[in-house]
Amino acid sequence: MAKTKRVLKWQRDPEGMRLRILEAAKAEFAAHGLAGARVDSIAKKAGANKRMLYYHVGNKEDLYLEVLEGAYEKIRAEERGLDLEHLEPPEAIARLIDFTWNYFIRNPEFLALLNTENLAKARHLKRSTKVKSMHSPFVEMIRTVVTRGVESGDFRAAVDPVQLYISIAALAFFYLSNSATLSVIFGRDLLSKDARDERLSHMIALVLAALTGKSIATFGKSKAPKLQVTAQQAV
Amino acid sequence: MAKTKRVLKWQRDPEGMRLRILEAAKAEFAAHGLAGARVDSIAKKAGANKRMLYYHVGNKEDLYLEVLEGAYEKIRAEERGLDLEHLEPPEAIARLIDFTWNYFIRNPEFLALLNTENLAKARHLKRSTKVKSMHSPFVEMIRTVVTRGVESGDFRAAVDPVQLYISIAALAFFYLSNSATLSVIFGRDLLSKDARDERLSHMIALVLAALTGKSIATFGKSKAPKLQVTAQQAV
DNA sequence: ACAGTATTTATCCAACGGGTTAATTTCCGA
DNA sequence: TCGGAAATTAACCCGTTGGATAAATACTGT
Repeated sequence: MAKTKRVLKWQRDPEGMRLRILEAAKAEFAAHGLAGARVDSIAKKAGANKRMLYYHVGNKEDLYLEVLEGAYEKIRAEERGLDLEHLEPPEAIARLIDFTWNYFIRNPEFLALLNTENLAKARHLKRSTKVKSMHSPFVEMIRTVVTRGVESGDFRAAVDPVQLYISIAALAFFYLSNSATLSVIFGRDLLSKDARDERLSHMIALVLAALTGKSIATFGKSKAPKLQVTAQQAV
Repeated sequence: MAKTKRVLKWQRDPEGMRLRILEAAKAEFAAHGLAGARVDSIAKKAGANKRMLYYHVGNKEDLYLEVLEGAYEKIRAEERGLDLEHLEPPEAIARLIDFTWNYFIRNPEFLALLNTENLAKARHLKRSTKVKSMHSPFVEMIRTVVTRGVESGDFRAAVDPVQLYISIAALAFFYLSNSATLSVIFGRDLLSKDARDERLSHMIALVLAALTGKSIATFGKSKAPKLQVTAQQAV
């Protein structure tokens, strides 16, 4: 019989299985939220049996929390890779905005997971010991950038780094997270390449104009500023 | 028998019932999302029988869509009440920010509903004929304000009103919608009165500084700007 | 009054979905 | 090589949930 009779004999792979489960769970939770996620669906996507989830991770909520923690760990890790210290303050801010924007674009599940967790009033995050200790080193990074900028005269005045951080995240997060409804309302595709470039420019222009006091027009209309942004171009 | 034996004989009240159902549904969907919402729970909250939901509105998704449409209608209605035309451009922008911020604070369910709909990739909104025709009057209002501001010299340069609108919404929306997780991360209550005042000030300062070119510090540190904000105080 | 319709209640049910139990298979060390 | 632990599968359990049916009760026009 030429029948490939299923895969005869499976192989053990606890670590791999665990990873596949978490990956599948991330996609499922991001796509459907906590309540909408289906344990069976996660199992199937992971090429596993439902029982495996419980064996390797725990129940649905444990699984969810682990996914959430992993998501935070990942962005924090990348954040640490950004060294804004040796950049001119305006450039540093532009780079921060650029990073945030592109990270959100590259990791749309992160946005969805955060929304899901906020719908749950951060109930799980509060229980998490891991995440609470991961205070973003960003706040301090930003504080020093702002301080340097004020001292060098690049920035007009000091801003609360937490407010600034939240504002930068907000400008990117809201646009991307709500792009579906906004696209319907405005009747245009906000995720097209052009629209995304325009948005990035706008965000950088807005923040830098506010900080430096230079005209919002100063930060031109150049497309895709990427990493080389200086205070003179951008938005 | 002194026993108040239930309300003997019920009264009909179709409109009232319908409203109570929609109100209860709004709360339920906002609190638990589409998948997490429970039809029975909505019925109980509305002081109704589950059958009534199907009788008066339709199935769960119909109910959800109606709630969503109602939410949009409500904010659009209030938006129309704001007349920015006769204000100085900087004041107009400040007022717009103030309104947006306070509307979101007064209507937290609106934020949750939008997030829920975006999780669903605006699947329902696309089907809605009502909402698609309800363009926000803000965009045109903002366009004229910006134009006036540029002409009067108050603003340094023109900005795309859609980008500006999205940015203003973003600054308020993200902060409030994600306050639960952000509060955990930063270890401080972002919804306290002081924190809220500070945030409003920061938002107005950020946007006006960018538009006017005046220092972000110009827009002081005054608390609770409320409606009287001028370009000289605020944040 | 009273017939017919609109509104509301009281049950029911089939599918779903999270979680569990128990059996089966692979692997590893003695 | 073989016994037991680790990993995986298959099957089942059972409360929940969206939705449906049918009967009861209030209201309306005539």
